[in-house]
Amino acid sequence: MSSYIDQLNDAQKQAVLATEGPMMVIAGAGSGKTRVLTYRIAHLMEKGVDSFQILSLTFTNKAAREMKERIAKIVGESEAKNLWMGTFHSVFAKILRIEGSRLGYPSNFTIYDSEDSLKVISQIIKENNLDKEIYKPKSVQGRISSYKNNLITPKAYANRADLQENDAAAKMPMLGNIYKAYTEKCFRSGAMDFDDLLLKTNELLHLFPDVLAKYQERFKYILVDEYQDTNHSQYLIVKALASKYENVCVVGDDAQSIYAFRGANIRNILNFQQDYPDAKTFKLEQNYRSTSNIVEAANSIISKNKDQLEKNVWTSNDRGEKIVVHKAVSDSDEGNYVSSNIFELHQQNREAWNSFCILYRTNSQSRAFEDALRKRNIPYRIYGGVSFYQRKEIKDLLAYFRLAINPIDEEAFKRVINYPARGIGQTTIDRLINVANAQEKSMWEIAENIYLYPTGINKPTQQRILDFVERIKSYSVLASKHDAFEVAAHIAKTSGLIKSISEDKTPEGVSRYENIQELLNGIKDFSEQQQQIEDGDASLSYYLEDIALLTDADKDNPEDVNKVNLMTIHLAKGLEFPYVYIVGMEENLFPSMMSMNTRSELEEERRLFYVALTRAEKQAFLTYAHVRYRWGKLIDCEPSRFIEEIDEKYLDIRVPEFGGFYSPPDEVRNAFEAPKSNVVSKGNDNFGGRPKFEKKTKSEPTHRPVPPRKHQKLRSISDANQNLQGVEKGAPEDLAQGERVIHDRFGLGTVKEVIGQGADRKAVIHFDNAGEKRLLLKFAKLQKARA
DNA sequence: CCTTGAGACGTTTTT
DNA sequence: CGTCTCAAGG
Repeated sequence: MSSYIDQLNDAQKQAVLATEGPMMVIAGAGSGKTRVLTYRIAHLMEKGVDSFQILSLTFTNKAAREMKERIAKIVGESEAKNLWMGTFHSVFAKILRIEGSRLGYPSNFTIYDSEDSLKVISQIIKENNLDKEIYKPKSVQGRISSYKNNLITPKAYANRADLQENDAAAKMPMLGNIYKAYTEKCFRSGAMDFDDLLLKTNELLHLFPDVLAKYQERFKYILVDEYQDTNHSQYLIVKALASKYENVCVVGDDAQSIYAFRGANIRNILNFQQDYPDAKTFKLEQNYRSTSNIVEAANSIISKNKDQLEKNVWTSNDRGEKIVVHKAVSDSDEGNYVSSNIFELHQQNREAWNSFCILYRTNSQSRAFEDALRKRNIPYRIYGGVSFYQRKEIKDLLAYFRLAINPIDEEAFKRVINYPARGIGQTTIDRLINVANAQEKSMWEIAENIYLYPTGINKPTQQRILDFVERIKSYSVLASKHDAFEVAAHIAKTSGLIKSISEDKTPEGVSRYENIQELLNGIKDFSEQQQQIEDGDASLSYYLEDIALLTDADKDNPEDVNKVNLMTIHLAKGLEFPYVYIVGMEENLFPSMMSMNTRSELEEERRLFYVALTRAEKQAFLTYAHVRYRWGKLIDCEPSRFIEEIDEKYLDIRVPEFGGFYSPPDEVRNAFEAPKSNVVSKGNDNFGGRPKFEKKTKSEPTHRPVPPRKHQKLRSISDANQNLQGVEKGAPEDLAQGERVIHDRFGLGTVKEVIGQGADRKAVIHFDNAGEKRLLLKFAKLQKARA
């Protein structure tokens, strides 16, 4: 038996060695789950199972890639490369490209992201003259998505009186019609949304027994990671594929189920035991990751949940430091506390920057931390947020690529038919849409044969449409012959997109231009990499497939190795860091205001907190703010109930007399005191009173004298300081080089240069925090600052 | 037909 | 606060 097996504890060993038949591994946080999966696959292959016959479904593509690398180290590169590993979405997208023609889809179908699908839904609502205040596109999208994830097609919906009543009760009796129209529109565009990738896979396996048989034979061994976060649609796919050989191993932890909001179903774990009554179950309960203080604190939290499987996570690790609880004055003070804390640990203990992770509930919280880290020159990396691929200019260029690959892709078509402007306006586009709807064809087909249809579009415009069609066709030809980079560069240049962006000299325009360059560089890397790989695919169409299903955790940039990590708790799943800061520990933020209506929602928030805390190896910090900016307003905050739920013996509560280690000067603190009318109190009385540790605070006067409010809004302490320096009002006509000015958004800066005359006068200003900007003086509300 | 400005609106979490 | 959408002018 191979030596790596000896590194495992008993439970792990059993889970690795029991290769045949159905089994479930309940793996507590930090219990070596990845190691078990890796060794299990390696062990299968050593036992002689062909790597072609192993399918391993992971939560992110990155997890798949890393696991593959680890397996390659054991069994060798050439063997490992045949493993099928990836997310549900990427694996079944691949299969649908091969088999999708059975369902009437082209093999080059487009994958619509949420933005695309939302646009389709909005358009349908508009076309049917429905009130978008009632039929809110986002909520329609949510309902459709949940139907799809439960395999309820428009046809099935028509037979479900209960669902129809439900939607009617939500004042959306037309939902079924919208759903049907949406499905048809996507189909006519040769497009699948994220949910379709699973739904259509189910249809494929259900309708075509030969296809099912083929993949049952192909995947004799199936492994599913993060099983607690699979939805019904995914559950059925696994069930169908595994039903012949029943060599299916699922790994999960009910305590870490945090995706119920998108259809994940803990019941899948219970169903598993019903579907395979003789399934073996293993529990991995020893935690190797965290200090015993953290493990026990985490246990004390999760024990508050009613819905859970019995499990006893323990560790033999040292007790370690207590969990630090810190109260900050404000959101920006919270940022300062965390960043200076990181800085100190970095200096004193020589901790690498990437030992730290800041976890928050919502993406919008990241800003205060970015500002504070930047101020101290601490390198950081931020995950998620507005993804690079969702920026407008990037999506515009990608739309050209998509059209070249799949010209009936309607969202791409509408996006670029008049961008850059080529004289095809909204009226013309509306006419095309109307005819396309009436003929039940794609807009592309109408455009291609514009003379054949009574569109009412005038001759010159018709010609412009045909020119556009020709342009796309020439791109298609190119795409079939050359690699992604060559095609992409050609399209960027000849479509006029680069020209149009480079004409915009505003800072935003410059950054758009840089983004396009970055995208092209990325495509270049992709092409070169693919050409180096044996049987790699450097085509544009494969590039699109590659990026469509990237998750935020997948992006790996070699420059990002030693940086402080910032991400939402959801993105942190599966990761670990020596020091973890869980910030924004406030009622209505964490737990989220939206998740406190039912017990199950609240329990999911609690599991989320459990996930956050168990990311920490050495020490965890919990911070919350006394007041925080939300929607541009100051809001009073209450500490999160989750802090109270941890037994005090695990905590090191540092709630100073006047909020904060780094007690800011009085004038700053006063500046944060808004007049009463501006303070929206979100106090809650759900769980009776303030957390007990608050009592340690010396009675703070609730009503301090409030200075007249400055009309300038204060975003951070540095803004507050600027404000105190005084502002001289006056027209900036006489701006001179070297002068100090204040901008609403960019803050304090120095004038470098003044260009032009009259209304077009611009100034080049170097802002202390925002860098160099070119501003049109008539727009930028600049004010002179006393130096 | 395209640019510009005011107003409404919104924040969970993501494949 | 920021972004996006819709209406009026060029």
